[in-house]
Formats: sequence, C-alpha cells, structure tokens
Amino acid sequence: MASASPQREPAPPPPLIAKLETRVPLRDADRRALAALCADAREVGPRRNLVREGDRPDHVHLMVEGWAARYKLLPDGARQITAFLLPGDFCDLHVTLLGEMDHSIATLTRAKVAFIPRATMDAVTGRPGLVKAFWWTTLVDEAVLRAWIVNVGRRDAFGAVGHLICELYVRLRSVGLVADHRFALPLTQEEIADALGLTPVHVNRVLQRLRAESFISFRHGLLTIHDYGRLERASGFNPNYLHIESPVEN
Amino acid sequence: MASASPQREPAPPPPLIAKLETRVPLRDADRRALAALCADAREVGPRRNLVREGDRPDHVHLMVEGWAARYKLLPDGARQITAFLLPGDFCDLHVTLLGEMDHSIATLTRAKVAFIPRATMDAVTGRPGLVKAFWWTTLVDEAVLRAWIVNVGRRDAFGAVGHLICELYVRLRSVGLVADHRFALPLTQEEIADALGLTPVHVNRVLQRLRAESFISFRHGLLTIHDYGRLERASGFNPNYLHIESPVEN
DNA sequence: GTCGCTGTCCAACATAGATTAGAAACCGGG
DNA sequence: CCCGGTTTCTAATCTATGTTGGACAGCGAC
Repeated sequence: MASASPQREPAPPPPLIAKLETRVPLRDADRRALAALCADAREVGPRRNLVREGDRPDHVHLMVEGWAARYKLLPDGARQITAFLLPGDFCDLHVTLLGEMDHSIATLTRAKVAFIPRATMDAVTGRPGLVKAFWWTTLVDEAVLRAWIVNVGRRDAFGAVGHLICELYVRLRSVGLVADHRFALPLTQEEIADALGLTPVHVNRVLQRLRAESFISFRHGLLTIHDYGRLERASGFNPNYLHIESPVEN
Repeated sequence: MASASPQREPAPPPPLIAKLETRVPLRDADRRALAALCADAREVGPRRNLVREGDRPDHVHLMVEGWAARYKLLPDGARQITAFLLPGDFCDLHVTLLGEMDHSIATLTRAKVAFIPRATMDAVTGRPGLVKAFWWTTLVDEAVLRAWIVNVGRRDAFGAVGHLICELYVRLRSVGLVADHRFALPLTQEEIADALGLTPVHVNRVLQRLRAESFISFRHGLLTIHDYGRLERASGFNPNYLHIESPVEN
C-alpha cells in the first residue's frame, strides 16, 4: 500500500518545524538544518519497536507521520504507556545526553520515522538557537507527564479518559490534524487502558458512558467531540500545561 | 530554633554543582557562575508556597537545603504531588522558556532556597556548557516523572510505596544524605499519599506491612531500610531511570 | 503540667475498578 | 465470500483501596 489515508495534505513544512515555530523564532539556517533532519524518513509498520529499554541507540528517532507510544513493562508483564508520540515529536532526544534507554518505544500505527544519526544531532545541538528550541520541547513533554500523573493518580476513570481526549484534541489541533471537532484516534481500548492505568473492560464502560451522555462519538478510529466545553468541564481539563499560548495567528 | 538536625556537614560544594558534576564536565568559569547562583539563598519556613499555578515568576528557585514538592490541585480540592525537590534541584527552570506556571511549588520542611533573577539565569543559560548541563537535569526529571506514572498507574499500593522509598534512597545517597541505610524522610503519610494517588489511611496500612515484614523501620522522620535488595525486588525498582550510572567513585 | 495541634493508627463499611470468560462485530487476506 | 485474528462489548463476581470517624501519641507554647 503506497498511499495510506484518504485525507492527506501536501504539508510543505514538516510538523517539527511547524511545532517549534509556534513558540521559538528560528533562523533560516536553523530551519534548513531541521528540514534536513526530517529528510530521510523510513516507513515503519504498526506495532514495531523502535527502541527497547536497555538499548543505547546510536540515533535519535523523530516522528514524521503516524503515532507511537513510549512505554514501560513491569516484571508481571503489565504495561504502562507514558506518552503518545505524534508527528513532530522526538522519540528519544534523551540519548543525546542520557546513556541507556530507561523505557521502550513502539509505533502504534504504520508510521514515517526519521532516523537521525547521533553525530548529526550533536551538530544541530551545537546551534544555540536550536538547543533552546529542543529544550523547550523537552519542557513541554515534562508538563504533559505531570498532567498524566494527576490523571492517573487522582482522577477517576471517567475524568481520566475525558482528560486524555481533551489533551489529544488540543495537541492534534495545534498540528492541524483536527477538522471541526473530529479527529483520527488510532488507539485501541487496551492502549487507552495502558496509558491510564485502567483495564480495557473498564475503559469500555467509560467510553460507553461518554457516548451515552453524548460527550463524544467514537467509531472506526474517528472521534468526534460533541460539546468540547462540557467535556472540558466534566474532566477538569485545563490546557495551560500544553503551553500553546497564543496559537500564533500566522 | 536555629540549628535543626543533629547531623549536618560543612559541604563546601553546593549540591547543585556536586550533582551536575557527576555527569557533565564543568569548566572553572562555569563552576564559578553556578556558585554565584547559590550565593543568595533565603530561609523559608515549612509549608510555604514558593510559586503558584498561574504565576509568571520573575526568578528561578533553586533548592539549597530542605525539601519541597511540586503539586497540582484539582477542582475538588484533591492534591497530586508530582515531584519531590531535594537540595540541588531547580524548582522551575521552566519559566525560562515556558510562560505561566502550570502547577504550584511549596516547601515541605524549613528550607534554604536561592531566588535567581531571570536575567542572571539567562546569562548563565548563555554558556554552552551550562545549557547542556541544565538540559541534562531536565531529562532526568523527565525520567523520574515517567517512573512515577508507572508507579501510580500500574503498581499496587505496596509496590508503589516501596518503589518511592527506593527512589528516594538512591537519590539522597547520590547527594550524600544517606548514612548506612538510614536517611531523614521528612514526609507526612498524607504527603506520601498525595504523591502516590492513595489515601493517607491506606499509606498507613502499607507502612505497617512494610514494618511488619521488616523491610523498613520509619519513626520520627528517620527511615531505615533493612534489606535493600529485598525491597528493590518486592517493589520492582530499577535505578536505571535515575541515570546516575557510575556513582563516580570520588 | 495542661492545652491544642498535627500526625499516626485503627476498625467497620462502601465502592470503583479488576478479573474472568465469552459472545458479537470488524478487518484484512486468500 | 469465507476464515482467523483482533477488537469491542457484556455480565457476574471479587478485591484493593476509599471513606468515615474516632482514639491515641508527640510536641511546642504557655
């Protein structure tokens, strides 16, 4: 299968650049350096490991298209997903400075992933403008992690699922992947469960309820939010932690 | 009360420098710049807010002595602690690049905190060696957050408490705050509960069990681990995510 | 020494969510 | 169009953890 989804845009600026530019000003040279990073992206099938805990990968992975997840496995086989990686997200900027991977990363859907040699990465990291830009993305990632801890630790299942949906909605919208209040959510109920520390059957119950009370509809991987404000309130979502601030009316 | 705890060391190198130096080589000039940051530290009482969600603080806070916590409040008043801040930890490096605080920070014990003006911070951040060093700390913080998500999401209360104890043990040891297998743990059972998404009464139950099965003893804010290996195994703790690697035999 | 506060501990009871098992719907491939 | 593997959905049962309420211990202030 060469061409994948029915709706597809030419998207001249790679999502990474688009994302960085919403917040950090980039020079032309920087922009070119970044574009080069995204150049050589490989197709990867769904449910493929990109790196595994314990690896010391010699290159950094960058999502160009499709979804991936960061996860940890427990001795008893349980899995906890700690992040969903969307187009424009680095998978493992860490390896630049940290040694060994402390978690694994796998694609969820078929995806396009850029494999960036460590050396190239170091070169880019040499540019003062770009270290800052990358540091910024790291800080936002951190903020998302904090929000997830709250989600898992103190919200009930209903609130947690609602909150996750709101987050994905805002993040995807900021990358232009939301049309109206509808977006592709290629997640299995089990994957949602693993992200929220729940059981697939309980996620199912919650999803039923979200539908029954007409917050959302979700079929065939397409999710529609019927009343965003109501969902936001019901799940105590506050987008401030995503630091998208001024959507930069460009 | 002027002098607090019985055991206290002169500790000429501020914990921040000690911490950074375990991993990133620093130049003399860098070291001096860092020392300057720690210079003007103020005493702060216990349970004082340093910053609150929504603030746009004009300076960065750095823990020099004592404990603090990062937390979020939910609409229903529940609290989730997302990090414990120990000596040498920055509280809010974020504000350098992110705008508004998306969470609050409060001291837990009486503490010494350096208030670093944003301008000073920017100057320091200008040094290539130091941006990297700071970026490294951010990456480790991130790794800790991921471990916490697993803790809260997929471990049962017993495992979670055990895991937290192991983490604090290793982190404190790396800063020289552990003698034998005993260290000061100035946390209330309620604070532990708020960190793990549990209830104070259930934390109490778990603590009882940890004592009954002689994993630890914990009285008067002093915690002793009786068999570290066993506790590590029982709680599925793997220190790899702290990236302390070579404990730098100095 | 007593008061008042905070933190620990304890017990009885309630419930959100886990577990297990299986039926139905869906999907890609031959 | 059928087949085997996934994913979704349901129902019945069980359990870890939450809730409430109250006793007790430690400790600083007076």
